[in-house]
Amino acid sequence: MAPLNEDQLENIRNERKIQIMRAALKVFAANGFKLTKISLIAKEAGISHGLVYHYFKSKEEVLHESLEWAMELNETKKYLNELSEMAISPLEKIHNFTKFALSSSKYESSDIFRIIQHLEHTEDVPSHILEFTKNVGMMYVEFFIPIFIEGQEAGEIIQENPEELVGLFLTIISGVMADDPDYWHENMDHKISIFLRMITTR
Amino acid sequence: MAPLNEDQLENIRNERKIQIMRAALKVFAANGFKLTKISLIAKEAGISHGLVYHYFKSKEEVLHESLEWAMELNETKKYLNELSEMAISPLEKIHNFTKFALSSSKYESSDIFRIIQHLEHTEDVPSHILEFTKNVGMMYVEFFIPIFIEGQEAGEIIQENPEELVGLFLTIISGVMADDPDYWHENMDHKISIFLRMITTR
Amino acid sequence: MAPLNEDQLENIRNERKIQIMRAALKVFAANGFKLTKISLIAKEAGISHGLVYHYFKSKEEVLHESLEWAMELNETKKYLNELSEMAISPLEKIHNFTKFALSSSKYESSDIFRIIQHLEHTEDVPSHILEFTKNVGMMYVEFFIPIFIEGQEAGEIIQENPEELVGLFLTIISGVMADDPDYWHENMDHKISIFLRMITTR
Amino acid sequence: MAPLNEDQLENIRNERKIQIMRAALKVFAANGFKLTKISLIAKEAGISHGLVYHYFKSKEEVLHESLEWAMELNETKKYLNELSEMAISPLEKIHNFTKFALSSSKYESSDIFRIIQHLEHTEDVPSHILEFTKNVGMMYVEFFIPIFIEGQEAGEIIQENPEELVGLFLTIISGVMADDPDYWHENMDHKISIFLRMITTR
DNA sequence: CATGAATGAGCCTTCATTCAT
DNA sequence: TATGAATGAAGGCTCATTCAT
Repeated sequence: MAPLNEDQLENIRNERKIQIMRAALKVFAANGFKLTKISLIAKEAGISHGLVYHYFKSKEEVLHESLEWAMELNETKKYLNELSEMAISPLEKIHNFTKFALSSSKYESSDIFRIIQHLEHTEDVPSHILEFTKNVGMMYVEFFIPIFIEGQEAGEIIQENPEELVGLFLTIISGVMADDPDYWHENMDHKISIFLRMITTR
Repeated sequence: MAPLNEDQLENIRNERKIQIMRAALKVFAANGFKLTKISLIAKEAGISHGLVYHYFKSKEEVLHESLEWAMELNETKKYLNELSEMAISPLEKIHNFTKFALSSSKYESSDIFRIIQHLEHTEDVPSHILEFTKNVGMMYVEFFIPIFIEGQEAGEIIQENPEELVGLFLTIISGVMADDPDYWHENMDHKISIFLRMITTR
Repeated sequence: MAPLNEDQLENIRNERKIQIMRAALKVFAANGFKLTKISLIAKEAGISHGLVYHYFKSKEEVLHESLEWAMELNETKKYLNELSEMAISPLEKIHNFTKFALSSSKYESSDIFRIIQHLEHTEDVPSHILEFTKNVGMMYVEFFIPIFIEGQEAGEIIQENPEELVGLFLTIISGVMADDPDYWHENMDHKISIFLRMITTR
Repeated sequence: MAPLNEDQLENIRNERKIQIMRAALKVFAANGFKLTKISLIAKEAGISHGLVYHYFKSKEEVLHESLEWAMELNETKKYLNELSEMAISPLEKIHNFTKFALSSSKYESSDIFRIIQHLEHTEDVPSHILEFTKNVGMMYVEFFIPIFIEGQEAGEIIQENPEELVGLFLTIISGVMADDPDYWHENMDHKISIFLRMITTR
């Protein structure tokens, strides 16, 4: 019989890669890079460990490609774009984002967050991955600074150095996300409101 | 030379254990349980890795005993006691504590925090250690609830469910501690002030 | 289009096998058995690695059949036949052969040589392959003994036990072939002449 | 009880390293670098595979250090020195050397030869090892050129470019050593005499 | 008590081989 | 017949743990 045609193969390849990357993001997020066993990713993806190496040439590359895929595809980016165009106040945007960030695992987004957390506390991260993490961090900072400024102009946000404020905000968010995402699920809006009091005028 | 008497031997033994545990706390805090190599603890303690096994029967026991020792000895407990008797307002106490928590490694205290963070995100933690972590968490909660209530009575702290407030406060603190302790060093008081706005009245 | 008839199919099948075997000989010669990857043979043959297993049931069989094919087909045998009928002196025949042996890869012949070299230094070679190598060796010995005797009778070759002489000659040739075929390309005739002084009368 | 004193430890370490390197030379010589399993070296040395990594940080380093040790210690070097001072004719020196080279495994020397043979036919040899092999080859060339010239002046050796002659001689020797050292054991002197006819005058 | 030599389980990675299409 | 996806055995290397000295 004739072999599969190219489209079919391409499809399978992509399916599999995505399947693996999805699993990888989950497992990396839970365990960090070093403690993540390829065998676990494979199990999570429902395949043999050998197959992982059919699609990626090393554990490191699984990580890298998974991160890139997740960012590209990225729900977060899309979300940020949508968010910036919503007709709501800056503070509401911030609230909305916080909620998004803390409602883990709905999308891969929070996995990325957690993975980057891990990486930032890890030695010997390969430079191309390190760079990746920096870029992601930068993206958030750059996204929020104008919003914070706007919020300050609108009188919603306290008059402190906006960069410092954004830094503080994101530091705490990311610390908290890496920590216990479950904690937030209950009563989320209320908790977030309290949390955001730290930057609001009243 | 006369042989050492039993007390002296006991002392040496204890010195050594403490030496090891101190090192262990530091290294566990930095790397988590699994990624911590016995050899690193030994190096940090300035002894050979074999010796660790004279004092502890496994890596797990090193962790467990180190945690217990740290809590017993505990700077944190002492510190909390002192804190509760200081003649300062509840809010100032909270500020003071936050500062203490974030000024890492001055005491073993923050190591404990970070270790517990790690453990809480780890699977297969042996039950006796898990229990330990719960107790520590509880201790903080119980310590802070009265202070928060006092603060509410004094009008310094917002009128929300004190347990919820304490929970939120500690969750964030611990998330942030596990994240990037260095971030806070600069301009610490100012950052903490902003952070605490989330619970203060205006 | 009409389907291919059986002969044609058979032909295609044979073409493919030959294509693979030719590639296999080359790659085996370059790397030895164990270090030769099926994927490399496939790439060299311009086919997928899976296809190799349609024609051969294992790597070992690829080796075996390739060797047999090469011997059957055999350029070497043909060459030896031609050689024996050339109207040149025994010594010239030997010179000619040496040249043939050292001018690698023109024919598959030198590949066989090199492969057999490899095999002789390898443990756990399956007996049917081992036997094969012995036969090949034997063939050469039997071919050259009469020529050496003739050379002795003609006074061109020194009066030593011809079997010993042939053994020495072939041992060195094969050692040298396995070693560095490139070395000989430059100035080949001259080098060979010197080399052959070892058996010539003057 | 007190731990071993430094000398004792140093001794054990050295013993073991030598034990491993000796085994390594043997196994590398037999199989080449890639096909040599650390576990085989360990077995040959009568130790566990893990221990190898106590003394060397990688397979590559086992090879490198083993080669360096063998050259340093080196029987060959010593032998060459002695040889150059013997009161025998240049040709006799060459004969003597050939004999030495082919009486394998008496010393590690022939292992080195064989290993270097392997390496020269291998891709991706790390540069520091490659350099090593070059140096060794150079050593022989430089040692023999004056002897060949002397032999030519004494009328024992044919008047050909000495470098070419030495090159040919060493190429064949090394090819042959790598090939079948056993072949030569029987009747060695006689075989060597014939072989050397290739460079001798009549 | 103290050292570090020694062991072996376990993880990453490669590659022969099988199999669905 | 042809492809390449999929599997799993095996080998390099690390590290917790044991043990002789």
